[in-house]
Amino acid sequence: MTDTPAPTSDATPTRDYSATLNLPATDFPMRAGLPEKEPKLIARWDEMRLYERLRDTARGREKFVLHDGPPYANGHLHIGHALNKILKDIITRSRQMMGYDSNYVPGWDCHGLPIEWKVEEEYRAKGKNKDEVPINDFRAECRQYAEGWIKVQAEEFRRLGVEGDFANPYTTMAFSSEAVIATELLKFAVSGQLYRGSKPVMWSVVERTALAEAEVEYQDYQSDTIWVKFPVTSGAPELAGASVVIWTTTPWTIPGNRAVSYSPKIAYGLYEVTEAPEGNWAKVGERYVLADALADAVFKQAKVTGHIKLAAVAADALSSVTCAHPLSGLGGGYTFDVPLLPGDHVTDDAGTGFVHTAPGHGREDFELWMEHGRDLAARGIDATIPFTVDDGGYLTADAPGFTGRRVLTDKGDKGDANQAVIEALAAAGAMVARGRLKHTYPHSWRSKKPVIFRNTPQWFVYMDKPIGNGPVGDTLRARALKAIDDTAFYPPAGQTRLRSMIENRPDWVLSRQRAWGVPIAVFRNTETGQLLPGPDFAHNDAYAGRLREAFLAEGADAWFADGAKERFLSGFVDDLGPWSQVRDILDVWFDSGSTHEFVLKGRPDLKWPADVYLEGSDQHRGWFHSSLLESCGVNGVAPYKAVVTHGFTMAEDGRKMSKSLGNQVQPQDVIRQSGADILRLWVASTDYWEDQRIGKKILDANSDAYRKIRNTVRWMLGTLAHYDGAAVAYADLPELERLMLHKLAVVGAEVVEGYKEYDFKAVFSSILNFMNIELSAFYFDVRKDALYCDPKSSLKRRAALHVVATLYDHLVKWLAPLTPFTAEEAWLERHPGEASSIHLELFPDVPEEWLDAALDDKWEKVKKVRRAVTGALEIERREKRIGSSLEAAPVVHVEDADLLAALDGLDFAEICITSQITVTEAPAPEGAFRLDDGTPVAVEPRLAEGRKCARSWKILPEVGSDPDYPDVTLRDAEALRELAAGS
RNA sequence: UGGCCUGUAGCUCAGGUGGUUAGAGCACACGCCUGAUAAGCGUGAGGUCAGUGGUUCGAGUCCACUUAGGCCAACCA
Repeated sequence: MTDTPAPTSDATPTRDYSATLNLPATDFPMRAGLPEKEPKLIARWDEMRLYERLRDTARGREKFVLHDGPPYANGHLHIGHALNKILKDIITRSRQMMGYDSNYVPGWDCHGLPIEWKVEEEYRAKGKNKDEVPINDFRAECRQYAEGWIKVQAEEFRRLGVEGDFANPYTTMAFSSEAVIATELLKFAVSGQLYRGSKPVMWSVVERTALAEAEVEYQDYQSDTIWVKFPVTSGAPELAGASVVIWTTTPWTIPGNRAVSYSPKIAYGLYEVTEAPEGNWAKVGERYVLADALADAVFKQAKVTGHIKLAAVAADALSSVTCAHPLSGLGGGYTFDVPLLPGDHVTDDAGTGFVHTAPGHGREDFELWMEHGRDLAARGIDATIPFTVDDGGYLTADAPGFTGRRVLTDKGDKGDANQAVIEALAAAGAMVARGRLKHTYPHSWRSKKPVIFRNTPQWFVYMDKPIGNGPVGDTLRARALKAIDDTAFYPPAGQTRLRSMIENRPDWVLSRQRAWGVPIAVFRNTETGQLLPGPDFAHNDAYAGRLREAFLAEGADAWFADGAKERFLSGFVDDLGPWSQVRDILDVWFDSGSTHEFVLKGRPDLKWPADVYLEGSDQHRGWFHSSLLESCGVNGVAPYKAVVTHGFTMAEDGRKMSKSLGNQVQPQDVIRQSGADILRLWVASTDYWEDQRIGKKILDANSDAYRKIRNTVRWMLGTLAHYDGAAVAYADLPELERLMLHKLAVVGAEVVEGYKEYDFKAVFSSILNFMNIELSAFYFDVRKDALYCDPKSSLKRRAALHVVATLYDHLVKWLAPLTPFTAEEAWLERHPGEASSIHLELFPDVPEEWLDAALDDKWEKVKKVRRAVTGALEIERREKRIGSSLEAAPVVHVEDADLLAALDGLDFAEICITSQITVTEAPAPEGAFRLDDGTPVAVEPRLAEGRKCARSWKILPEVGSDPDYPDVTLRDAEALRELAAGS
């Protein structure tokens, strides 16, 4: 170590040689200004008809089809849409660049309730009533509404950089789509998979319409409550003569009672009334089965003054019990057996511990009843659910003894049904007690009047009925499960999730009592129940053809136009009289579940099945599910080969975004402030298979990453301003250049693998790390000297330029699917031209010869020694002995033969960016710098000797020895000579 | 309440079949450079791998439970 002052201190005044250097020069700005630049690039792509060019370029290539799951045409994009569409765009762009013809056709889901609501809302604002508007006028307004939002959303998707056939998207409401959807449904009818069943739905008597859960609001309401005896008729002998007691707030549902539910988790007891007032409903000597926790309350309500518990009743004993209906004495209408069924929904918080179960009047009741369908059949019990209440809230003939009584009036007030039922129960001696209860009860959003649960006819598809004449066990469920096994899932858990849903799901309910949708275009014979079309109908094809023609010309409105019955049925049946036209529409899930038919099969530029579907994980229940069932029902297999799912986007703290918390991130805001490429980088950086987070901090971090990428690209562009495009043969490249090509090849493999496996964060981190660690912090830093200062003729310089051009070309192409705007901007810097676009390029080949693991190993050793040198220089810097590393000329004692060999033949000073360096195997002096990780290298941090070169800033003894250029190194003098000769 | 999933440094992510002091990039702190300059380079400090209990010679990695969170279970898409 020397203490002599730095020899630069007395150097001659430095001449400014910067004009003689090959410094980076580019118009590619450091600051992107993406919010302004991106729309211009979109306009450019429009102008050059990039989409058409992409298709032309790829014509004849193998197709790779990502089928777009249609968003609902309602409202502006939110962050979830942005994530979804950007992921899809990354996939189609990367596949296109891998050499496929990867066409993307965006689509929209148009039918359904939310749009009906909006249109209805507009009606209400104008004081119009939906029911007074002709249905096809109403449908036309819904169509118009959807069209408006499709335009808005298409622009918003394009602003994200999404490339696709936005001029010809698909919609579920296109006439051609409606024709396919309707005829697809007919296929289910023809193969016998469609049947008419029933299900309870929320029903508003006032509006005479079914309501969705979201159309219902809960308000306080005073209900009549009753406690009713169900006499035990068989089962546990110890309960002979006793009654099971139920409690209900809807006495009018008693005629619909078919079972009593109990819970195996509740303690029950057998009780006897020992003391009661004269004329009381509950009489001395009567025995009741009740939940222990509720017995006292029940007896109190029943005005019983004395009771005893005779025995505990085990839940096991209840399972085989059958009761009589409390009205079994009434005109013979209720003589069926009422079974006890175990139900998890039963609690002992309120009531009696037994729940009156009317499968036509409650969701849980219905589900419990359907669940036990087979057991009931085995017990000889008819599982048919009665239609006890009609549209107007009147009890029907299915409620013998009460026909014509009314649950609710047209104004939503209580009718006479409850009173009639209570009187009948009292007359039958079945009442234990009655009361009133104020509780929350569902009301219609529109009329603010109470609603009821009412059994209604619905259309179902069998999950477990053998299909057609196929093999035994060929059911929709079996087909779907097989199809799931044959599908690849990213992430794999999606397979489990979808499988368990298909395994457990009930029959598919297709019908909705709504206006805006595709009809279930079938007829039903009201006398025989026969369906048309159907397995036994001779004119299935002709009927489907007639329907298709009509829908293609007029859309599904044709079904709702006057005279539809004659139009579609005449000539196919002898007597039109008994045939009733089904007016229900299809669940919109059937619409979107059919997109593969009218998009993938319907367009020659696509193919069926799709290579991949990509949606949020909620679509296991939605689009993945309905598409699978629809296709399995019709085609027998899934419409997709692979399913990719993404999680949901959370706020920065990992919790759900919500308006009230004010933690929402809107894609429009991100685009306005930072640009779509920043949002896209966020998508690329995240583990989207799981839920992701987004927020200011995270977006800032992505902006930083973007800047790093941009600056690295910018430096390459600036450097390449001095490149004449001449290639240097691989064999002539210096080791450092070959090392970079090796590293690039490794990154390339990771990038392509990442794109193939839909693992974009791997692509992102691979590129970013390479740029940071290998390029910016190492290769570029080392090579600046040669690139800036070497003579034009220098092989090292020419080789470096060639390799920088190669790095640039590969990296920018690999980035193109992630950041299409910036990649295009960078591309055009070097490849200008009206027809030029990076998106028309393919991912570049990576020559086999670039891979050189031995070289990589060797340079790992070089870098190890380099770390020791930079470590030593850091100490010098701290001690203020040097500033720039060029002020140093360390002596490096390498105490390991392998490490020493690795340095052989290399200009190690250049690699360490020092002016001079001495590598020696001589023993190191005491106090030499060592890394504390045990690297067998010691460094003496000496100062460089000589004068500072005014051009390259290196400090070398040779400076001053050239007579023409006395203030520079010999290398720089040579460069200046060449320059002078050239100019 | 049930089905599926997740919790590794401030942030985003790596951590095949369990095996040395748990890694990277960014951010942060400090320093250098001033010919990538609203840039570039270096060094450093950050983690009881959500918690508890088990299996094991040994667990971030396997099991159970707990806890926090997400999706689904709607005539919602």
